[in-house]
Amino acid sequence: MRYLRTFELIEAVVRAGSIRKAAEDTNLTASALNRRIQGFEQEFGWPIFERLPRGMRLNPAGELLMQHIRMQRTDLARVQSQVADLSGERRGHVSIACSQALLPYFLPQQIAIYRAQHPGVTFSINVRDRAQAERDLASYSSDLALVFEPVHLVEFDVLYALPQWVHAVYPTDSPLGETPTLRLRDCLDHPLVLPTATYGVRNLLELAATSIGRKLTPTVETDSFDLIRHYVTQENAVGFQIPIGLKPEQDAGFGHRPLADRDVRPGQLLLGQLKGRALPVASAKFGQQLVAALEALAPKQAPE
Amino acid sequence: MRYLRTFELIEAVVRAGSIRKAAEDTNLTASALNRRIQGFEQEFGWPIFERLPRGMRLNPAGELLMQHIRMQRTDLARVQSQVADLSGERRGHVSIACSQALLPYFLPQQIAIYRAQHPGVTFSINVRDRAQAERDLASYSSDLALVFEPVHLVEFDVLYALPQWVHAVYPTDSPLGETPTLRLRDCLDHPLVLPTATYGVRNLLELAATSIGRKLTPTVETDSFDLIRHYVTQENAVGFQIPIGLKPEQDAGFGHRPLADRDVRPGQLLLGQLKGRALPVASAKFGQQLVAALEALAPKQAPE
DNA sequence: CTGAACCTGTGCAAAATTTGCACCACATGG
DNA sequence: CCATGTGGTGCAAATTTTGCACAGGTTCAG
Repeated sequence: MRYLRTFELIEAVVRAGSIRKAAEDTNLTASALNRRIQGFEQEFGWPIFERLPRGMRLNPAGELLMQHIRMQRTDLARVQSQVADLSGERRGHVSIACSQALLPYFLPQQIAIYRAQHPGVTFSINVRDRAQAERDLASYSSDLALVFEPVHLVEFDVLYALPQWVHAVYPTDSPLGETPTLRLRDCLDHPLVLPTATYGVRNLLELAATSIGRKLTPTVETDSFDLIRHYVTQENAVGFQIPIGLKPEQDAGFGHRPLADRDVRPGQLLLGQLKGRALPVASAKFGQQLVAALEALAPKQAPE
Repeated sequence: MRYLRTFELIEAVVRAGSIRKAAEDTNLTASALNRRIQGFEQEFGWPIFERLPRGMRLNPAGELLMQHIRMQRTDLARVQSQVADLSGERRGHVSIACSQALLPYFLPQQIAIYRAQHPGVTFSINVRDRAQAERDLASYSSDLALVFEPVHLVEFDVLYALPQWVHAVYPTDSPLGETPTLRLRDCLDHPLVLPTATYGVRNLLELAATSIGRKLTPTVETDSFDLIRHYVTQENAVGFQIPIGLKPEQDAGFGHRPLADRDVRPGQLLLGQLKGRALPVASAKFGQQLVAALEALAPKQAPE
């Protein structure tokens, strides 16, 4: 939109850190860009940048303004989305910040289902840890967040909460697959493949371990759930993961079962959005679909 | 702000109902204005006006856009207000939609107190009935609402609720001033001076009357609380009003006392804002002051 | 210390955009 | 049927934005 040009330019300067670099990015001269910034500051009433010898940086007033700009832009997108919906055509864009566990099966399937009905809708999926997903919502860079055990929960509007019991992943020939219920202490006898500390699964496991007086000494520590799944077949190891990232049937080479409820408390997979924000039509509808899908998943995943 | 010009023009067309009239208001040529509207619609992607033989009217898409425009503008005002506050100077504007009862004593006093500390802040006070006050908030034309017994309460964020017992207003020599407690049935023997049906006081009285099997037959019906107060001294009549609009001491010529609790239930004077909206600094601070003032009023006004 | 490499900021003329004027096509109402 | 209202358009003038050249400053390496 033409009338938002000034805002685009301001954002470009913020990103680039200097007028000259921003000028290149925006196909303008530094002088022209400079004067637009100055012009805006005069209209606005206060400077929004600090002029440093090395470039420009937002001052507190600028930070406030940036928040307004981001909000304003996404709200315009919402209006356009609703107008498009008004005239019958469902198009738009849905941006999701989510945990890794949603990538292999859940989200691809849900997106495919949605796009079958509304081919005009596009998606962007960003893998974010729990804290960063919330920042994404707050800065309006994502419409929806689907994360495991988020931390802050301020400014976060929970649309649905699905309990998730931590599953152990082990090779098919492991003795772990044979006990009637799977206890944490049995797992600790094997080499451990654990996610790093930023992940909710690790957090739940640490809590559980200390409560039975043990410590977790990982053989492999990684931020890739894929690696966890595949490593256990190499060595006779145990990995941990939430079931939404695993096929219900046992995969070739490895199996998985929930840990006993009394050992590790279940965590929550939360679907949410920024509190108080009106989502674009496409995002809102997709959110509703996700709620329905998670609801359908809920009863089946109670532990044995 | 220069970059908001297009929005101003759109609003002018909405108000004027035609491009030519709007062109006069905005000191532009009809042709120039016409092309700006057309240009915007093209950028926006959809027409926002219906072209009628008699002029222009917003279509549904335009209505959605107008809401965005109003929200956007007031949010920018909020940012500017916060920036001003950042640099130490408290200025800005507070707009209040309120019931009549707040006009004689409460609001003037509160505004004077606030302005003594912050002379840079200006006020606009609009008298609105209960339903209209809420619409004012929703359309961002008022920051705060202070109303008696509002009706809908959707989209309304209650900042403070002060119970208000309906008072009867009568001439100083009336026998009503002498009974130990003031009963509704005694009042009904006198000529009644009642507010019209849009007011909360009337509503409470109607409820109370029907519950004791009586009907209210007003001698004078008015939308002016001032008239109610002054008429009772002319004829030996009874008026009704909430205490926040009355001096604690008896005025010359008339007195007032609360009606018995069991006859007329107390109503609520609600201070509120639009749900989910971040107010400009001045409005937020003044709102806090009002909450404190209402809080201080609360215990003293319990009925005898 | 010195010069190169950055940075923001400014005067001035060229380029791009917006505006005003004159007009068209059309509907309405006496 | 004409006077008056409406939105829309071609084209030239007015205004705004931009690019160029350059000033004035800091930082950093040699």
